[in-house]
Amino acid sequence: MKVAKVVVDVPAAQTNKIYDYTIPMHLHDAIEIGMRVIVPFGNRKIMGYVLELTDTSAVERIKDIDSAMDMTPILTVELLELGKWLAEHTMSFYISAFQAMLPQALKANYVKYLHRLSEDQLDERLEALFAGRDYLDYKEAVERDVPLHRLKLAIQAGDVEISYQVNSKETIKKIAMIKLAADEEVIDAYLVDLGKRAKKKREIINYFQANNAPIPLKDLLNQLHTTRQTVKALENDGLLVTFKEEVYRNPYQHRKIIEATAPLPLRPQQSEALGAIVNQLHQKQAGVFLLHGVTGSGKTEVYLQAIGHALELNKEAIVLVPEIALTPQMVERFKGRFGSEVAVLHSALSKGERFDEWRKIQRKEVRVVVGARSAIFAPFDNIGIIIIDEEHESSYKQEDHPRYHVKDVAIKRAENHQCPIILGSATPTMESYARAKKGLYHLLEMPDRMSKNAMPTVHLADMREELHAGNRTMFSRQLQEAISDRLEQNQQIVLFLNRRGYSTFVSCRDCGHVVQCPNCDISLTYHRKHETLKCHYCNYQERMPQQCPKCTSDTIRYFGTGTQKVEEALYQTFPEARVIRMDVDTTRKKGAHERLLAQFGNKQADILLGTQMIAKGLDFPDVTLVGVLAADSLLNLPDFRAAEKTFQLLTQVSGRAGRHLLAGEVVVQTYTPDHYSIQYAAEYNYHGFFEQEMALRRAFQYPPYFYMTLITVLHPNPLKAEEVTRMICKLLQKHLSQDARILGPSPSPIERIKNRYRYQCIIKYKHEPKQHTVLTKVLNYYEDMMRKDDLLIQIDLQPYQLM
DNA sequence: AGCACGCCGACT
DNA sequence: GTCGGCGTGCTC
Repeated sequence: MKVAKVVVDVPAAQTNKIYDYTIPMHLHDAIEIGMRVIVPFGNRKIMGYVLELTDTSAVERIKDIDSAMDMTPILTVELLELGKWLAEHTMSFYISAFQAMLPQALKANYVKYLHRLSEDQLDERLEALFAGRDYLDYKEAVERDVPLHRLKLAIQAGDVEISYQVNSKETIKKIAMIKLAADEEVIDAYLVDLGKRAKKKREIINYFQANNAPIPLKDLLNQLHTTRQTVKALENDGLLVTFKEEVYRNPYQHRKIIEATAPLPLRPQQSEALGAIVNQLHQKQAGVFLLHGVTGSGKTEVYLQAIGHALELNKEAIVLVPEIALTPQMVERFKGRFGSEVAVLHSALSKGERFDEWRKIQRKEVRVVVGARSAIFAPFDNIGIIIIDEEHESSYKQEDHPRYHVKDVAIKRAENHQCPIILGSATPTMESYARAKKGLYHLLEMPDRMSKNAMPTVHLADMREELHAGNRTMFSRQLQEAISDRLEQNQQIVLFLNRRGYSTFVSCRDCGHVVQCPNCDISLTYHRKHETLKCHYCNYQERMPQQCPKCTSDTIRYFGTGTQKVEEALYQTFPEARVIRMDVDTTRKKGAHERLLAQFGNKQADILLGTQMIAKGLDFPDVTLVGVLAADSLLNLPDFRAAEKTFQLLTQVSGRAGRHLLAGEVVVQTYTPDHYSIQYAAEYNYHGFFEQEMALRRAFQYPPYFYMTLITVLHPNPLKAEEVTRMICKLLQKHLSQDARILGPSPSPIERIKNRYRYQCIIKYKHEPKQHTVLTKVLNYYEDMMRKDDLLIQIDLQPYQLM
């Protein structure tokens, strides 16, 4: 007996286990570990992953596997183990972990059909439904409100059957190719017989005589300015034959050819860093390097050369880049160095493109992958190096199931492959730098910029003073002067506005009423395009009111705002300036991001105004002024990392100015110029900031001195949510050690989302080996209530945001 | 998650 | 009787 151990595609606590299925004879050779299979489950059919093959099972009423969905395994043994570890580590379901490791295109798609089995007269409603067809989509029956009991009777009578179909969403793109189908003699004979007027046919044959190789049909038609008809005629005469060929979708095909680059000469601090990494690489040992290099110190070149060494050893490399920094500029650097050895995985690709890039990795056609978070799961089997660029970025933490931090996964994979990891940043997290100082990570420092220019001077503009001086605009006098100056000199400017805490809410100027979402405790944001108000959390929307819903005053306006309003203000103050705005609205369309940056690069604009997305990796030689419009917008968030995030952002943004020949200047507008994060950022003093922030973290018992766990309890009834949270706190108090600090129950920063009230409990601890077991028990205890009573308990081990 | 099964109240 | 709504338990 051949048995497969299968994890089924049902993300629920009750089904989060391994199921046994027998493998029928005809599938013995077809099914391997790591493949997707279709299995019967209850009375339906679903997808599952094969984890193991054995020859015995303790299960009595075991069923047969229905079929295989793959020809070759899509998960390696290492990745299967990693998935199990990930699920256990993050307290998620196995299936969620495996799904997170694969491209969307490989997810199963379920269709339910009604199949008519007999010609006997059915119930009239059913007869009307089938309308002469044998098969139809079950959805249609539901939509047409066919009485379900009648359907049931028909099924019991054997007249109708419900059938289930499992499809994979992946599609392999194929194009039509054409090639010669006859030999020389036949062709010559054909040409002799060909009429004088058949000019095009002759041309086509001549083409193939000159290049006897298959060519995409489309290209042939373009090149010879002919039509499908002519080709078809030759095909009918047996001269040519068309066939389908598999191709990769190429998201970069319309772009200029990327120039190949050779390794650049390194400066001493770069060689030293590289030397340490390469040494480790040769020793074939796992180990974490923290590469602390100021912006413009040449970290990327170190990455590139380290990868070069890994490839020489015949190994593979994974490079992780925050989604937002995965710009064409960045991708180009890797493609320039490693050419067709590179696959790129990021969310701007379509599902099909992502799948194709993934397939290149799976088929061993590339050895380098550059991508966002999920690229850590690249199906390589001989990894030589893993690089995490901008390691402090919060996008490396996945905020829904499985809630993992990519660093933890990277460290696990590095152990599996015995290879080094490089964490690179100008502003490492407190956690990483503290570990490096303790000697747990190898610390590599690159304190100098490559260009001769010093870091740009930072001026702090105190917005309180501006207000006192009667300046009520968004631009301080200092910034206004600087902008005018650059416009005159024909140099470029980057203006940065942090969107968070600065959104476009609508309020009444008379009574101050702010329009809120009816389902969530959050203000609605204004969308000019459709004149609507929208909720970011639950997608609720309503029309922009003409009058205040509270006091009926008609002075209701959208307020604050992000980039749109700044753009208007810019045009008022500097009518001659050409502005490019980059935010979610202007970059929604595919390729828009790239196009806008190219325009700015070609000096088609003077000012680039944008949100987070322009803070990273931009490198334009003529940018000599960077303005930060609201430096403290992050500081006021309820988050113990607020100071750290502010420091990181300011440092990052400042790094965009004066990168080449021209010197740069930064103007930071703030209401709290004395705050240490802003002060240290203005001085580029990472170490000073680190010391002060660490002292605070220690005093308030935050990471890295303490670990944290965030438990969020959601329920439609606020009393119930609070009660359950209180109970959980009590349980934790009882079962964890004396040293664990348990905070709560307290309402979450956003108290209600999608009509569910949210309460939280935070555990701060140094060492709690029992925590995992206790939390599992808590989840088990509430399992019933979660199923039956709309209760939700979310557990985030080491949360990045306390929301 | 779906799906069946069973109990219950409402309706023609 | 007949129909549909919900609570409950199960899926190799």
